[in-house]
Amino acid sequence: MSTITDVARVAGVSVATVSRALRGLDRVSPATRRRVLEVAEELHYVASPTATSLASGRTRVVAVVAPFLSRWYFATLVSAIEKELRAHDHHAILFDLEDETFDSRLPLTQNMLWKRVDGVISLDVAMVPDEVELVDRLGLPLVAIGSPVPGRPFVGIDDRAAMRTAVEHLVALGHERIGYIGVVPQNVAHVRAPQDRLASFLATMDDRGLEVPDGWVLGSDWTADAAARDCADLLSGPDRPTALVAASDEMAIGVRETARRLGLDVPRDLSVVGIDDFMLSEVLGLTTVRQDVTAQGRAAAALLLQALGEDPPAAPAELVVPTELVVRESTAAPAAVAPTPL
Amino acid sequence: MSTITDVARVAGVSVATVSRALRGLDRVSPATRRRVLEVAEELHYVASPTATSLASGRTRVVAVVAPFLSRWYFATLVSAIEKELRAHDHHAILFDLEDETFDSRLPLTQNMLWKRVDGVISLDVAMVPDEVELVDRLGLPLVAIGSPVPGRPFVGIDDRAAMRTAVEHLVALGHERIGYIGVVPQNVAHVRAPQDRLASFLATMDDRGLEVPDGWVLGSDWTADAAARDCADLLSGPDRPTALVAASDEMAIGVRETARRLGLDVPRDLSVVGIDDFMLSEVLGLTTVRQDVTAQGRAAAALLLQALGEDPPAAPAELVVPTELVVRESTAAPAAVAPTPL
DNA sequence: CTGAAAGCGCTTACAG
DNA sequence: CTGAAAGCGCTTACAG
Repeated sequence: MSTITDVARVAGVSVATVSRALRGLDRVSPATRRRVLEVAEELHYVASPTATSLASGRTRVVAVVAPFLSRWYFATLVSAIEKELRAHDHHAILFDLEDETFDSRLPLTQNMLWKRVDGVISLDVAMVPDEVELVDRLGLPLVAIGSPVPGRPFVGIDDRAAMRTAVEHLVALGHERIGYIGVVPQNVAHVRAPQDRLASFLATMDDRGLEVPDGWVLGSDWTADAAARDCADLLSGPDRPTALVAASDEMAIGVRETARRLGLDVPRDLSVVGIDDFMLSEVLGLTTVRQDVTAQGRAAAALLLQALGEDPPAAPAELVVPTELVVRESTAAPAAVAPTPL
Repeated sequence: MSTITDVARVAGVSVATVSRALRGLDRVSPATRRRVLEVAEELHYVASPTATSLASGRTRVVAVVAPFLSRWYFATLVSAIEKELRAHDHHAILFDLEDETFDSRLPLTQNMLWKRVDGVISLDVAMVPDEVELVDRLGLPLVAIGSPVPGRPFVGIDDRAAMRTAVEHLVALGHERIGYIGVVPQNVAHVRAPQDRLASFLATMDDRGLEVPDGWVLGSDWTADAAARDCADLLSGPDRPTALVAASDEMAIGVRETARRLGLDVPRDLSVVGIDDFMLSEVLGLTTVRQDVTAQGRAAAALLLQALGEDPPAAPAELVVPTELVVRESTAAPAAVAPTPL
C-alpha cells in the first residue's frame, strides 16, 4: 500500500501539499489539488489513521462503555451510535464492563482511554468520582446516556415520568392492588434506572393514596427468566395484586408468562405493564411505556461529535427524549370492576 | 500525561531502555527494570497506543463486522468477542453494515481496515470476492463466524444438522404436516444461515417421504413481528400444518403468538420449534435447537489472536460448535395422533 | 546490559 | 500557493 510520500513523488509535489490537498484545506491551487486527487485515487491511497492520529493528536475514535452489551437496550444504542459516528468519519471502540456477577462492573481505566479515543459515551453507567476525574484529567469530552454525569451532556428519558405513566394507566383502569417488580440490590449502584423507577412507583402510589402491601415490591435482576421466577410466589398466593408493573418489558414478559402458567388470564386476572417497548413487546401484545432507544443513541453520538468540533457548546446539553404510553393487550380493568372483560 | 521521555529522564536511562523494560524484553538488568517500573508507576505512564502502533505496525485492534448489530445473535457475539480480546490486551472496533433495507448491506472498504486494525472477525457476513481480496491485499487475518469464507478459520454451527434435528423431533412426535418459515429473498445473499436451514428442511422432509404443500414454506425477514404476520394466512386457513418449524427462535415466538391469537393452542393444535435458544426462549417455553453463541464469539476471538501471535497455525481451523435439542412446551404429538394431550 | 539514531507516516508552523 | 523541517511518541536494529 502506498504512503503519502508515494503520492507526493508521482504527483511531483511535497508531502505537505499532498496533505493539504487531500484534506481540502485552502491555499492549494485547483490544478495541483486536482492532480493530487488523481494520483491518490490511482494509487489507492488511504492515509494511515495511526500516523494521522500521532501527528494530529486526534484519533477519531470514541469509546462506548456499557455495563452489559448483549442486552437489547445496549445493543440498540451501540448500533445507533456506531452508524452516526461512521457517518461523520469516526469509529466506535467497545468496552463491555460486565462482570461475572450482576451486582458489580469493571472500572473504567486510563489504559482504555489514554491516546486511544477522543471522547467517551457512557451507556447507562453511573460513573464513580474516580472515573469522572480520570476522564477529566485526560481531557476527554463525555456524554452520558441513561445515567447522567453531573455537568456533562446527557441524553435519556425521564425514568420517573415513564414509571408514573405506567402506574397511572393502571389506576385509570381502576386498579388499586398494584405490585412492582424490578428492585435491585443496594450495591447495584452502577445503573440508575432501577432506583428512579422504583422511587417513582412508590411516590405515585402514595400520591394516589394507594397502599403497597409488604411483599408486593419484588426484586429481580432485570432479565425475563429471573422475573418469571421472582413473581411466582406472589402470583400463586391467594392475596395477589390485580396488576403488576415491571420496571422493564423483559421482566414484564417473564411475569406474563408465569401468570399464564399459573392459570391466570392476562389481562383478565392480571394486568401487566412494562417500560421500553422492547423488540418483542409489540408481537407479544404488551402494554408499555415506549422509549426511542435508537434516537437516544444517535443524539448522544451527535452531541459528542459536536463537543469534538469547531465550537463546542458552552453549556452541556440535556436531552430528555419523550416517552409514550402504548396500550396493547396486557392491561385491562380489573375483574372486580369490570367482570370478565373478555 | 507523561511520555516515555519523561520516564527515561527521571529514571536516568534512555528511552530505548524504558521501552524494553516496560515490555518485559530481556537484556535489561533486574535493577534498572525495577527502577523503570517504579518511575512509570509514579508518573502514571501509559504508552500512547497510537505511537506504539505507528512504530510497531500493530494496532492491537480488530474489526468486528456484522450485517446487523442490535439483534440478539450479533450482540451476544460482540459481547463475547470484546471480552476475549480485552483479556488479551486487544480491542474491538465495530462496523455495522446494516443498510436501510433488509436485503442489502454496506460493503467492507479499505477505509475501514487499512492501518486501523490487525485483523477482522466477520459475524455471519457472506463476503463477496472483492471484499475477500481486499482483506488479503491488506494482509489481514480473517476469521468468520456463521458464514464461512473459503480457506479461512471458521467458527459456527452446522446449520443443516440443526435444522434436521428440529424437523426430526417433530417427525418423531408423529407430525407429518409440517410447514416452514424463514425463506429469504433471493437477493439476500449476504447471510448464509437462511439458505442452509431451508435446504436442510426440504431435504429432511424429502428423506422422510413427507410432502411439503405449496404455500407451506413461508418467507420472512427473520424478526418476530414479521413472522407473526407472515404465518397468519397459513394458520387461519382450514388446511393447516400441525407443526411449523421456524428458522430462528425469534420467528418461532412470532408464530406462537399468532397461533394463540387465532385461538390455536400451542402445542395441542400447533407445535412450534425454532433454532437458537434465544434469550427469551426458555421463559416462553419454546422448544428449540440450542447453539452456544457466546462460545462461538470467544472461540473466534481466540482464533484471531492466535493468527496474530508468534506461530500462527498453518491450516485454518474449522470449529463446528455442537447444537442440542431442547424440548420444552411448544411441541407435542399432533392432536390427531394423540387427541387432547393436555 | 545499554544508548544513539533512524524510522513509522503523517501534520503543522514557518519561510518564501 | 508551496516546500523544508520539526515534531508527534514510540520501536528497533546496530554499536558498544
